[in-house]
Amino acid sequence: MATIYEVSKLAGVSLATVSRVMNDNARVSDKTKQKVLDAMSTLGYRPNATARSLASNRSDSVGILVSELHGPFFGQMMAGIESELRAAGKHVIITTGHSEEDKEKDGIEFLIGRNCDAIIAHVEAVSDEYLLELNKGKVPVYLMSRHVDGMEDKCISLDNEVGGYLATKALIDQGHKDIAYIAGPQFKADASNRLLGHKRALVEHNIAFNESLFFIGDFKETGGNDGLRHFIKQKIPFSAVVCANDEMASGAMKYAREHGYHLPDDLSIIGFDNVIFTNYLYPTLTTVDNPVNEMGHMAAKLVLTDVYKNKKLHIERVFEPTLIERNSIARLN
Amino acid sequence: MATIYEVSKLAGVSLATVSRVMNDNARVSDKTKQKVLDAMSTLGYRPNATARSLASNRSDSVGILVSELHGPFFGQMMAGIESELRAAGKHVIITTGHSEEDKEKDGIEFLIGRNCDAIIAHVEAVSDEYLLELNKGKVPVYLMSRHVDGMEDKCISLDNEVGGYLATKALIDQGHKDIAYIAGPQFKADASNRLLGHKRALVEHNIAFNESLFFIGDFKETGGNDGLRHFIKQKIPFSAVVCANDEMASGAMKYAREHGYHLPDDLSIIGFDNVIFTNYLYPTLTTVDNPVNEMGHMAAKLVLTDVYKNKKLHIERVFEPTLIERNSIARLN
DNA sequence: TTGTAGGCGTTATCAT
DNA sequence: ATGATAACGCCTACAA
Repeated sequence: MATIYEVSKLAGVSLATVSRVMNDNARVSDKTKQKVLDAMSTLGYRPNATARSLASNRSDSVGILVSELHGPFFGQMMAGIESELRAAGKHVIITTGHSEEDKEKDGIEFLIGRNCDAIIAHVEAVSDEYLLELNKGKVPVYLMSRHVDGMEDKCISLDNEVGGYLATKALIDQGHKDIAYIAGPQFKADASNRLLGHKRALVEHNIAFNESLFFIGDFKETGGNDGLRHFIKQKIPFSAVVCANDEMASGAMKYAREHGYHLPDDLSIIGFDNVIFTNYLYPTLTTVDNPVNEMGHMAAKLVLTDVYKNKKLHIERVFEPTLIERNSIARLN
Repeated sequence: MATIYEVSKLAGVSLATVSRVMNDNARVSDKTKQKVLDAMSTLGYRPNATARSLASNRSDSVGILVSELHGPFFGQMMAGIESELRAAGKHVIITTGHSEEDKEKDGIEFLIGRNCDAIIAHVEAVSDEYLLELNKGKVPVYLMSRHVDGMEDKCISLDNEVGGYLATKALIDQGHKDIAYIAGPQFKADASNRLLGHKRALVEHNIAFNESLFFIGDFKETGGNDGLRHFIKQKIPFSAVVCANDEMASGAMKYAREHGYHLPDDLSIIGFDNVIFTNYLYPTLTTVDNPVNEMGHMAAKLVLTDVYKNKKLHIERVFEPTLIERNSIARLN
């Protein structure tokens, strides 16, 4: 690997001059500039990002921390962030937290150690205090899908409460009253806020919350299975179930069909997130849109303006979920 | 951020000694070691990965290049690689190539510049020659889902030809003879090999390949739509269609159902990849398993033994696809 | 076992 | 406009 030193020798200039042309931040005469560029290309010179980063304390790359690398949710999120950043010439370094406190911290420290100019994190296990402390450090940390008081200017979030409300309301509007609810892990703010919205919709329509028709799942397909099995065992009638995310909804649909339910006539189901496969399900799943991809773009725009001082882009920090009506809800009369 | 220098001062030892305890590669007396560790923790010292990497020319992290960050295929692949590597204390730096030659090269150079100890790449647009040239460089490059002559020891691949054969054979075994085929972009080796397998199955069973029942799609849902629309327009009877991947299969299923076909009775469909959502489809999709997750694990094991000299792990370089029978194929008689 | 000192490839501050 | 020359934070012979 050719170094800046060899380039300077070949071009007959100093190290400093070579550095100047690669960064074109200082005036260099066209003639010497050309000499340097020529030398670079004949040597096939590639700047060493590590050395650069060490010397300049920048890296032109932002760290991303997600819970998992697979799954439609994080896929869309990462893709949104990456495409926005890449268009601006920045790179992305991705790592995972697996929703475990230790691993999330480890991941963040890895990214800091990697000299990222900023970090965009989707963390679920770590405490608000930790994040506030982190926020005092020198590398700015932005939060996806999470709102933390005291760093609201660094949070991009979805109004999950409204989302939960919309989901349940969609069912109520179709005449449903006996509504089961499969929640997500309650330590996750997303999950607990969605539940809050659900309860508000119930209250507003004078429907009592029934503990027997409440189940906490794991945000995965199995959670939907387990939840529905549980409800059926209760032998209490219910005509609809809202699932706190689409994975669980699909699990519930599958379980229902395997147990003789005709969908949506025998059972209405609504999901949350509007993940890609909701379109593939049969019947197609009515759900609440969670614009993760857009939110990813927005997070990227935020670091672009805050950290990289790009000319002001339009920033929007909290997103409103919307109802996506498809075919998994039946009208009750 | 505390540096190694401050730690050495506080502990009353030299820089070298501090370095030794962090790497524990040289003998240090227990007493001084403890002093250093204490100093580290009271200072909250975190080694600077960039400086480390520059000095040692290692980084304890491997670069991953995938075409896209979203989508079940790459999600599984990244997850497989990451979990295996992480268990071994290595980190992962992910970037994308978007199936475009320039971006793939850019991504690889980024990873090299980042001083990755190795690179695991899923590249589609770049030429074999480029890869062979790259392979002479100092950072080892491993290829996912691609076989390149001359660097077979660095390739983890699936026998796509066999997979294509299995898919078509599954249909033939159920009595189908008029079989349409929706292929993937033929510049992708995966796609062209699957087609080869399809043709072999046809030949073996004395079925002529019919150009009118052949369509090249984009490996996305739209490809399935477009393909099926095309076939129907031909007004040639066909009882089954094999799709070169699951996304296209789902598109085809959807289009078929929207146009009055009852699945699988009116039309049998088989996919490829056994991506997660095939389970969610209705009817559930019969497909060919592409063990990307396992292959990711294997690629990671490969770099673990080759690059990090872990004790020999069992390595398997080419994977055999298997048929996953579900409910999207009807028996014809 | 421990310390000294040069080096990794760039950037950036002074001079000139 | 260009050139010396310290940093940047750590590793690693080589010495002691």
